[in-house]
Amino acid sequence: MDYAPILNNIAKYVTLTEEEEIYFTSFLHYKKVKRKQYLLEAGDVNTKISFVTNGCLRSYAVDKNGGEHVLQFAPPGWWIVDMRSMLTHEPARLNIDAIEETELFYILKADLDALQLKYPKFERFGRMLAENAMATYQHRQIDNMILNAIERYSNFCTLYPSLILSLPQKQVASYIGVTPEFLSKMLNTVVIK
Amino acid sequence: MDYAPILNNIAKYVTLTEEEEIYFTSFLHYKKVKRKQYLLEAGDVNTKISFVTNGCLRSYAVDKNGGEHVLQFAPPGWWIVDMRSMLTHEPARLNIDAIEETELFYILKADLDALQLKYPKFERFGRMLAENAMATYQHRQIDNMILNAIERYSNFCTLYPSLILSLPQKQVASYIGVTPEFLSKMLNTVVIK
DNA sequence: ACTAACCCTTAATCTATATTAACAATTTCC
DNA sequence: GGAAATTGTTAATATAGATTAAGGGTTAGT
Repeated sequence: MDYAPILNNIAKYVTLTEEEEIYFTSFLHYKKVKRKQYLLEAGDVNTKISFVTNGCLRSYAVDKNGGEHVLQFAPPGWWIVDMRSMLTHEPARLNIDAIEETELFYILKADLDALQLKYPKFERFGRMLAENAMATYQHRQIDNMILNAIERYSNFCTLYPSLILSLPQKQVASYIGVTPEFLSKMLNTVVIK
Repeated sequence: MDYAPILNNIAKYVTLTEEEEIYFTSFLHYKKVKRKQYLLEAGDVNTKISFVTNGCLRSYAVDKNGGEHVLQFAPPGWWIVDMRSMLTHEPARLNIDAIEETELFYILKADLDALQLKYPKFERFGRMLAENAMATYQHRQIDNMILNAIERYSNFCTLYPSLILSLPQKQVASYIGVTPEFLSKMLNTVVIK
């Protein structure tokens, strides 16, 4: 099994000893999910955190009319989780599924807890990962408060340059918070044809 | 100086030894800010994280027309920071000011770094604090994606029960993302008069 | 290679919320 | 205690983006 992608991700934050690497990888589960297959369904408890090595996942919530609203895409190198559900064991509000065939590693919350108690370096890693995620969500919220749809689209292109080409436009629309019809209109009006 | 409020907050997550408590409190700075006085101005680098013991702070961003949009209120027991600015030393996008006369403790990021290297228990505390904040922002984002203005107002009342009474309505409107005029209309239409 | 499912576009109509303006009520602070 | 600033209300008008509907194009799985 090739653990390099996930170990490289961790190496951005902390430097593991060989012992720590071995212990950590012993907790990793490898999984392959097919297009449209669920990794988490709203209502279930989120018991693991996943790291994508290939393909792409998405997390989304469903409104009372059944409309899907994408919270996050996870292309290779991204982590994905319903954090509140994992922390409190409440039912998840998020669904996580695969946009295309996807490979990932996951680690169970219970194993992660053990890992962090044994090696404080994983507390440090977890702190940094959560701090970065918090900073990202803070600024996403600011963007949503002060930017219009065109500006949010432009932000999206900067954040996920690889996805803009491969993703159906309706998924992008869902992420930036407009209907597919409105995004289509925007893209065919703003640019000089 | 009465450190009880901030020590009680930390005790929710980790149990400090007397040595750790003394070391930690030696890094704390006490500050009193008057109504409308800034703790952080957008454009400056956020170098500290603050914990409110009395009064109330708010963080907000300003749009291109000069409109203010509240990201967070911090009544007693809450932490407040522009996390990205603190992590990367980029200029802050958030302003933080006092809604009323407010007392707080702050700790400099540089001191916090030293503290966490010396005592892993503060890594653990920092991880849990950041994970909770991330969970909160994830669910705030979900709320904003799937709820309408009335439902967001109702959420606000649950989240900040003490503030609904003391805060000017226009601040509430700014937090939930509507104009003061619209909130006024909502409140005088929805309820049977 | 075929078929069903999915995706994109256009256009007409609709709606939640914004904007502007004017005035009354309340709060702050000198 | 009173002037100045801030806050809340109402109503008319405006707008960003939603909804609905329909046709044509593209993709995926058999």
